[in-house]
Amino acid sequence: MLQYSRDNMAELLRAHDINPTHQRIEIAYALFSRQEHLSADQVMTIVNDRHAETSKATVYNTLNLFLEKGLIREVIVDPSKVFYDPNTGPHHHLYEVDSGQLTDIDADDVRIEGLPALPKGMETVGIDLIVRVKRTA
Amino acid sequence: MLQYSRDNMAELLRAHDINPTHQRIEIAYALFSRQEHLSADQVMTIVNDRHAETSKATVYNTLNLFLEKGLIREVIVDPSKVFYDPNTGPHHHLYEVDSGQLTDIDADDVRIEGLPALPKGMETVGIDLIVRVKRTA
DNA sequence: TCTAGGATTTGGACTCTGTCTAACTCCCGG
DNA sequence: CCGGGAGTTAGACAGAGTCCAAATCCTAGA
Ligand SMILES: [Mn+2]
Ligand SMILES: [Mn+2]
Ligand SMILES: [Zn+2]
Ligand SMILES: [Zn+2]
Repeated sequence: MLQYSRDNMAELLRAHDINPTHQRIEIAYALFSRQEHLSADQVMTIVNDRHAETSKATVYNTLNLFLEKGLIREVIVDPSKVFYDPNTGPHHHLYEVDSGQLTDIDADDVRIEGLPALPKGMETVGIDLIVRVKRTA
Repeated sequence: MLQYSRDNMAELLRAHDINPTHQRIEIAYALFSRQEHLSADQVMTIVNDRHAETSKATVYNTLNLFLEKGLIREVIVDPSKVFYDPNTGPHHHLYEVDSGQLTDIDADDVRIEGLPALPKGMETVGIDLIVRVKRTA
């Protein structure tokens, strides 16, 4: 997908079994066209920037729907809010604690070894690696 | 430290430049005697179990003070609440997403390789590795 | 022992993220 | 041109965490 348009957002949604509505397309477009990690609040602001038309409830409903359907991923690094990530491929995160800036780290280059065997009857849902950094004093 | 008592909590606090008050000792004792990952709310419940004497404000003040002074660590795995960890040594976490159960993974056995160089002027604050698991379907 | 003053604690108001609900709107198939 | 299910909405609500000004505690002098 070379460029993100509202039209291919609709296709993307259908491909994930999501009925593409106006609001859902706008929210998907906000995330995918920027390829950034956004909080619900930021999504809300972006989507309602020109003309308010999407409610808080719909933003949350939609983000949770996207999560369920595997269209996006959530990143939990900040105790005060969740970030939503349009990149669902395996990757890790660099978190700048002061600014809140969140950057992807490609998983191809990173090797994690020596993890203990999982407890019986458990399966891995995901492995999150977060490198927390700050500006040097 | 073979066994945790309120007395050696006072020493521990002093060693971290924290004036040991009754409330601070109780809160430290809750965390260190159990060696568990506790939420602020759980700390509050434990500390006030027999006889209510510590306010919510003090629980949060104290946990944040302990964090600042490096006595404890926070673990961010659940979007709805922070866990406080008396183990400040390098280690990772196994998180059981359904129950909320949080377990330590010794860092000695785990190798993380191939992380990219940090951006200029940045230094690492910490590396968090979280293995999210769930009960097999 | 008494006391002033800084440190600590406190209740409760407040903020913020996120959820819930019941009513409303939209849209499509017949 | 309906009827009805899917989607959206405003606003109430819940829970974690912060803030504040007042009350309390504790200790270093006198
Ligand atoms: Mn629009
Ligand atoms: Mn007590
Ligand atoms: Zn990412
Ligand atoms: Zn731990």
